[in-house]
Amino acid sequence: MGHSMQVKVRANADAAEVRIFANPDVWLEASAVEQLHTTATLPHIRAAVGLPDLHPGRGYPVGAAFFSTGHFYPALVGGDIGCGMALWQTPLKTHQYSAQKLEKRIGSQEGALPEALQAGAYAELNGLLQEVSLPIDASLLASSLGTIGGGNHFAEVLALDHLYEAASALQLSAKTLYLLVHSGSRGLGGAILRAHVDAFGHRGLAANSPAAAAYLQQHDLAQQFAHCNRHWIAQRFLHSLRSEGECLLDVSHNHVLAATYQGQSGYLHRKGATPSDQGIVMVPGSRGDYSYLVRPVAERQEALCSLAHGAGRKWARADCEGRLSAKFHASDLRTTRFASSVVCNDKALLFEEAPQAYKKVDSVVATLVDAGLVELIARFKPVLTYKKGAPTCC
DNA sequence: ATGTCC
Repeated sequence: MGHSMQVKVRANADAAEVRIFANPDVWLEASAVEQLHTTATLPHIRAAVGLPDLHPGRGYPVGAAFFSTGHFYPALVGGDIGCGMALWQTPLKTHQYSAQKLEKRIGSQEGALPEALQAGAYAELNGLLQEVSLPIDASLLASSLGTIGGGNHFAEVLALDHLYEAASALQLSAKTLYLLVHSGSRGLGGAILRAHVDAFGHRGLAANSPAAAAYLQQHDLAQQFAHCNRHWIAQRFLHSLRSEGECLLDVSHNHVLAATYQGQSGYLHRKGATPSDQGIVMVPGSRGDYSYLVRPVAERQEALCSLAHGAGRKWARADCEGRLSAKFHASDLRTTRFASSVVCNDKALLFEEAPQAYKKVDSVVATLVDAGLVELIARFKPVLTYKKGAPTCC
């Protein structure tokens, strides 16, 4: 693994610290670095960290964490409040399931949950919805519960490929399949952000204002809904495989929360940044790359207690089809170098999410290891990546 | 990211 380079690029005029973690092998877009610095100059921001998956976003970079005092920025969290990764262990024997068999069993996982799961799912949703007023119709929440969504969201069946020394404390089976779910709060987080931006724009909210309290209440509900969504996505996949599973982790990478940094109390924003203080986490590569289960080493404040949330995009979505269509037909993108299957009925998404559009996960994970942020537990390879099935209606 | 913006 390459030599680590931790770049402390510069301090801004108002003394916000800016740090980027990236070794020389990591693809790093100049525009992403610029976004990180620009965001760091916002009033009240005290520290900004770019993780090795740093890439440009809509105004604010993704793969970054920001600490502020006195005020916080809902716009910095973005629309997919609570988006995160959940990893499940299944009892299914890897050698008994080809990608083709999995694809046949899983079929389409769009639309309403299977009837067998609905009562439990809707009871949980109703429990969440008490007493918080939301800028969205509750019926939409019910219909989106248990759905993956688009963009970079997925559900993936993985096989354990390698165990590292740090695995010894965990009871990981090398012979069974795992299920990784990456999804968020669907329409809810977006509606919360939209309502907030309509009222307040992109400026920060004073920490003790009524508007801040109202936003945080909705934000916390979106976090719970996103968690609940990943749970029921996992349940519906396991149900289709006539199986069950044990949740090993469920960690959000888009949120803002009260925190302290260098003895100051304030707010920690994570925008595509995985917490390093919530136990073991998964750093997924693209659908054509490995994913790593890692243990955060210790509380590392200079990284704002954050890690890369994945490989990170290398190419903008709009560029992918143009770059790849001369060389690859859409059907070529339905299998990977691991001979894993890709279920995706959306042609544009098939190109946008191609492995070539992502950074090499080894460069990202090597940076985290070399910077002393994590130790490796296990490496997984994809067997089937589910992006989007056939439409359920029309 | 998005019951996706016209």
